[in-house]
Amino acid sequence: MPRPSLANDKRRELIPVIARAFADLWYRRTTTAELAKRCKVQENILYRLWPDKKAMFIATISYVYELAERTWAGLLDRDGSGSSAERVLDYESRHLGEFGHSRIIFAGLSETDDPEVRRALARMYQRYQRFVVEQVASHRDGRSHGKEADRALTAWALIGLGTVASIALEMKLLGSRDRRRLMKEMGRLLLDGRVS
Amino acid sequence: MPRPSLANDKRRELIPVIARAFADLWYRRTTTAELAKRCKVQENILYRLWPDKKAMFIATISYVYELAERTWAGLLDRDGSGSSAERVLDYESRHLGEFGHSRIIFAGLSETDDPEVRRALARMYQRYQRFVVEQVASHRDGRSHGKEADRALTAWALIGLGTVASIALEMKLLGSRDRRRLMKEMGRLLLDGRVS
DNA sequence: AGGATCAGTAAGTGAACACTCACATTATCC
DNA sequence: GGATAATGTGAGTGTTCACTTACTGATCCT
Repeated sequence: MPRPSLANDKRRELIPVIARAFADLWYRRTTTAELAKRCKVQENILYRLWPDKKAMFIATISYVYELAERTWAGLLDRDGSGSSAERVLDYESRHLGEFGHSRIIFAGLSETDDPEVRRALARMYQRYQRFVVEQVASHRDGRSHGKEADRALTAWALIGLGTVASIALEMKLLGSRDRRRLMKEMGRLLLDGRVS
Repeated sequence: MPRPSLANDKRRELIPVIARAFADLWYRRTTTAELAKRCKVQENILYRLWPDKKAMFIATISYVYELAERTWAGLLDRDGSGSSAERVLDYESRHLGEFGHSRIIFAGLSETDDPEVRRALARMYQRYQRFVVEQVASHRDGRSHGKEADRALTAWALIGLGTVASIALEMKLLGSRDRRRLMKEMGRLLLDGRVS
């Protein structure tokens, strides 16, 4: 019998390093040589763990999303002031882009011609939107409302808010103070959304 | 004396073709060979008009934004129902992404390491935001309001709305009906934004 | 007409980079 | 201990692609 494969452990060990590289260098400038260097292994070892660069990237997409979801779950468990939606919003307004989450997504967006990348991104967005819908629902629950804005649409709008905040951050168009106000004030407006 | 250069005319003539290519193929897959083919010229002619591929891309960023602004200006001149902001919003809800505007911007986003590309994109976003601020202001003008939401933030949120709608379109996550509702309903909510 | 530069053609060139091959070494289980 | 397959090393390789060079022909000005 041969020695048992540790490939899964190795993948788990390397993916954060790979994610960091994609976040730092986007897709094009993240060469496989650079990945190998950062992982402190030879290139062909990466190719034993994933079939190609694209697969490494797709693995990264799942990784960063799950990382974010775990973080949010942590916030929801803990007690705190405001609805859980408000807590997530507040958290995001302060930590937005800390890990490079959005950089990876933007990098992915310009690879959407590739059907696999597109599928991976679409799946991620779907989960993301569903998560936000739940937050919107639980936030509005119990509050009296006339006619509330559609929850699915509200969720998309909130995601858009985070997206534009990331872009403005990336472009240095908003200082951290304004970025935070953007998330909080506009987020509140959308969360409480009442249609006339 | 030599013959006068027609380079400027040529640039103006080719840039829409180049923009189309970047919108179709993003940045990476838009090879200079492909650009030459679509423009029906040899590669080195492109290099006589622009110093490098990056410059061609930067030129398309300005081009697509100015195209959009001209379109909106046309809407504002014409009479129609609703405030001018509502008309722009309505127009965008129906024509979003028609030209590939957002694809070019997303392509640019993943080239933001390059200082020139970043500057070009940042300039574009600034003009865009200022334009939207004006629309918000003129929309709210004359309407009675308690405390209105900050106009600059509202403008950013509206831009985010358009962005997420483009992404959802790109990913085929929203049908055209929902996309339109997203823009109209959430757009209205933000435009009318009242903070408590 | 003639000089000067612009416009166009065709064939490269050099570098970057995703991906691979051949081979040595190590660990695991019988 | 030895069979087996994992892990590691290092040097390719073939292709793609941004960008260039060398040249011919067209057009404008004095």
